[in-house]
Amino acid sequence: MSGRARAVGRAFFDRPPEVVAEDIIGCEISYGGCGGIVVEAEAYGQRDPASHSFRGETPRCRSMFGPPGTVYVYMTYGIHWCLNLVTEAEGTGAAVLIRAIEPSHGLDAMRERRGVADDRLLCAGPGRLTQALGITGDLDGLPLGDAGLHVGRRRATPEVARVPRIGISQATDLPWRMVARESRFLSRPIPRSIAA
DNA sequence: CACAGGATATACT
DNA sequence: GTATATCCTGTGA
Repeated sequence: MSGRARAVGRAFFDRPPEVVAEDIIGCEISYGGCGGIVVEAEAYGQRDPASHSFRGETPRCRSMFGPPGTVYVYMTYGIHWCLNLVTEAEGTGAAVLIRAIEPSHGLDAMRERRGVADDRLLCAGPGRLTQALGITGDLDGLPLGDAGLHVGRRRATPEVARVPRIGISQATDLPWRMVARESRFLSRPIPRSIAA
């Protein structure tokens, strides 16, 4: 790599989740010497039935209501950690779920934690990505920087497709899953009906 | 390729 | 008790 990109500005997260989700595609995210380029992210809003924040604050989603740039890490299906970054404004309950990154550095450590042969499966999914980076609920509620997370500015503008989100049954019509069109590191391919 | 099932925390009925 | 912002493994077409 040609060095770490300068971090995104403080105002980067002070925007609606669907805007941040689109703009974070192509940014490099790093943690503990490992990381990669974000190729897939989903937006979750307060008035969004699919969002944990929809029915208000609970112990699990408390950090979703923190200031933009707060880390929200929750456990799903009792097994996997999922990494989110709070957006928009404090108290709004909006966040972006990081669903997949294209590994760019720290490959050996990530391979060791994941134990898979194919590098394309290292970080292709929200649970896989946190396992690869070694991210757990310890980071929940911390400001991005205090958590040791780094989000670098884009070095190039990727072509982004907006498609329906994955694994939800509410608000399935909202195209709030953002994916890098040309990426081979997505958790799931772009739906054929949208590939156009 | 398409399922089915298991692991099992958290929230809701 | 049931569903979920998931992943892995096994079975069968």
